[in-house]
Amino acid sequence: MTELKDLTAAEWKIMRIVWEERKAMTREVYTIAMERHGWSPATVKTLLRRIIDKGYLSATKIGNGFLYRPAKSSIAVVGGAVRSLLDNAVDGTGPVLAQLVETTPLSQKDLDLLQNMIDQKRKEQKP
Amino acid sequence: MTELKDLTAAEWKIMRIVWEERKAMTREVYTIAMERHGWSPATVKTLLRRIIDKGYLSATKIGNGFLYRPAKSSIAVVGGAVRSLLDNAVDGTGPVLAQLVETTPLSQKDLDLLQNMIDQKRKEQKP
DNA sequence: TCAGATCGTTGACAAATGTAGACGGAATGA
DNA sequence: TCATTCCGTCTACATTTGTCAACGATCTGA
Repeated sequence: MTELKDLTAAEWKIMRIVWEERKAMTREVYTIAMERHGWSPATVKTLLRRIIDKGYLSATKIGNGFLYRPAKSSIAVVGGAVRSLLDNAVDGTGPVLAQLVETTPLSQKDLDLLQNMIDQKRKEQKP
Repeated sequence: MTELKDLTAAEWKIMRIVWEERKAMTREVYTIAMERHGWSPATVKTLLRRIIDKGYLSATKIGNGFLYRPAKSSIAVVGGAVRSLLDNAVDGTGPVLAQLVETTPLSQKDLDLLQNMIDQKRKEQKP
């Protein structure tokens, strides 16, 4: 588990695009980033390079340019980032998690998923 | 809801100290920050000032210096920060939340709390 | 084969962040 | 009352981040 440098705000926005697209050439990324954030192609290219350096994207040469893919799933990366934020929750992680569940719109399926996790943790804890 | 600028990594560390202490004079903060991060008093003073400017701390003059207090609870601030991170979770917030619950050590009480939230949300959703 | 469109790389620069010294004023113990 | 200590403010400066233009290499349609 190589030590990953944190993503910056702008880099997150780019990552989100690549996660959504699952894989994308520079052009695709900057077209979307243009609409979504008004960034110039040059800006996007710089961000892509920096993200590559940080190891969150991998690139494969295809013809002229590169095809980018996420090097890690969004769940893993977001989860990790959230986890380190949670360390700042002085009153404990539980309350924050609860508050999050409370204020997040969740589908039936999501609720079931959560329910399962909780049941499971109870079992681990009991005996 | 005034638009709060985000805290930076170093600022989070200071906030954490004040949240833990509930209220603290500059001296207390930088003593702890010294042990914990090796920061000089000057550094801490700068950070405190910047955090005040951002509105996450309030200060009351006491004798020579200031008494700092959190302007917002850690739950609220951490919760808010987590929420905006979650927007990057392309596969939906539910899975990330579930993965968090799964991998976080939670007390019996925490689990009950979570359970309540879930039950409540189910009720809201059903009818 | 050649002109135009694209690409990646390099260089740049302002703003934000991390880190801290120095200084003048206030508190305090002798 | 005076020296010491501590405080807040000001200033500084290196690094990181946000933004982008320009340039030479490369692809592609005619």
